[in-house]
Amino acid sequence: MNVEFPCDACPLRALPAFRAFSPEELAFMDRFKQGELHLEAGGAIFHENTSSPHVYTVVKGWAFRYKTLPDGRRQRVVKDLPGDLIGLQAVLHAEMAYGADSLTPVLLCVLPRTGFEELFRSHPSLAFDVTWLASNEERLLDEGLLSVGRRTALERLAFLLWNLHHRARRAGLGGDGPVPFPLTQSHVADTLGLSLVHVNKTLKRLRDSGAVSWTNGSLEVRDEQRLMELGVVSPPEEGPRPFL
Amino acid sequence: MNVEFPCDACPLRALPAFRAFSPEELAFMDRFKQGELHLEAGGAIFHENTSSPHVYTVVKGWAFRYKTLPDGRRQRVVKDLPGDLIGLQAVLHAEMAYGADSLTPVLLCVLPRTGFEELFRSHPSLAFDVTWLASNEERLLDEGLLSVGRRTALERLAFLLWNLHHRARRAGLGGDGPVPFPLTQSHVADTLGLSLVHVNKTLKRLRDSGAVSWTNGSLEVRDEQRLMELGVVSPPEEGPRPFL
DNA sequence: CGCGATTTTGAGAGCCGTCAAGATACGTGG
DNA sequence: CCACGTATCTTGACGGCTCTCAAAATCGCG
Repeated sequence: MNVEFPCDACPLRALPAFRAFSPEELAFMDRFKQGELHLEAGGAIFHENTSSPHVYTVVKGWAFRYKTLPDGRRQRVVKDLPGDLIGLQAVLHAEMAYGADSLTPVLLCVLPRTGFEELFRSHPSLAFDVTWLASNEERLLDEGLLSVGRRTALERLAFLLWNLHHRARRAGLGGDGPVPFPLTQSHVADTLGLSLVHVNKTLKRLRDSGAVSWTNGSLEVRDEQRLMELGVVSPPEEGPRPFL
Repeated sequence: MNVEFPCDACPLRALPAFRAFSPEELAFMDRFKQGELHLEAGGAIFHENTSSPHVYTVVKGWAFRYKTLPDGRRQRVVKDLPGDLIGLQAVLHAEMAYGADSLTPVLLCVLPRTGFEELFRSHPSLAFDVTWLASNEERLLDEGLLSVGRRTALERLAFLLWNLHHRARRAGLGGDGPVPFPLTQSHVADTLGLSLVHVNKTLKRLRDSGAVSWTNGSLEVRDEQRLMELGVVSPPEEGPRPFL
């Protein structure tokens, strides 16, 4: 296939956070993979309430899923980082109930939605991985609901920053130093169910606490203990995870 | 097996909302099924942050998943009705990040978590169903996040009542008349991210609008059009769905 | 240097939370 | 059948967190 990254050269393979494939699985995925999609920052990946012939694995960059109400109110739902699968709903339902767009330039691995039946038939272990990814996203959504429903603005913000920092690290970004953090405060507001103005004021309080510093699109955690307390974070499961 | 409902007598099979099994699938599920669990109303099904050897399909009754913060704030996450699968996370992760309890007396179909590997190996079509269920729950969570993040109290309440009414109908409850509705206002508050008092006051406004009547544990939709407008509901996908 | 996007800050309003108390419903025991 | 206790529902008063409106400051970039 004429792609920049055949699966055995996939940059995600190298990361310890992801489970290793058997040679046979790797060969299958190489056939399954249909192409690559490069997008600019701020581009649409899916529109809301449409169907898509493709499912994507994020290889590089940051993307965001969202839902909107008819009058334009927007709620961002899940942040997708390298290794995450976008658009699984397209395989199982006629339409996708969410949209997605890119925050940074992204590289997406293109998988045909029609190929999943064969994947399930011939590779149970990969089917299991698909289900793992779906279940993991459910877990993120549970946390998001808990945040928006019950945490205060300061807690929400602390939780979000900690969580994204943690996930970005696992996805191989940033080494030990600050992590690249391409969100605007408006994105954060859409994620937390807050207004832009209030995010800004809350962020000021959080900065004054000395737990984090977030400037110029990069995020540094100065006092992780304190940040976790402020965000009422419960430590997550570690260990390798799958991706497609 | 010594159970009240072998799979071919499962009361859910009779409902048009669920997809039919092949005889072979049915035979497999009959072997897979490990037993039945009857619980009183208000009983715990799972505790938060524990592991479970079982996964359950709700056959009769209503159950609720929830998450809590250390200081006791609680957010209810997904309502589980007949046909829904509870505890899939137990198959894929070491611990479940949510708890679940029953609202009414429930009958649960018990599936061993260790059996899912074989299910994926021998029955790709059922594995697909498992993934469908996971993806469907993600869809419910997306809607929940949109509600709690962006809808006003009145909109949230209208949306919730419409949604539960719709799902209860599909699960075969209530015929054309009022639907049994075993929630307390406190449950609703925990679901919507509101306080009990505010739910009560909002409910009064909603009742005054004439769209719904909710008394004595039963819910009647008087003006569906109006209720959908108030809740900013987008019509859902119809058609048969799977269950295990 | 100038323009748009983003961030910051202030003022005022309103939705919703907390506190408190009473009313109603329901199951239990006398 | 009535008394009583508990759970649930209802209502009012008050306060605060967060929203909206508005405008200025800063940043990124051509």
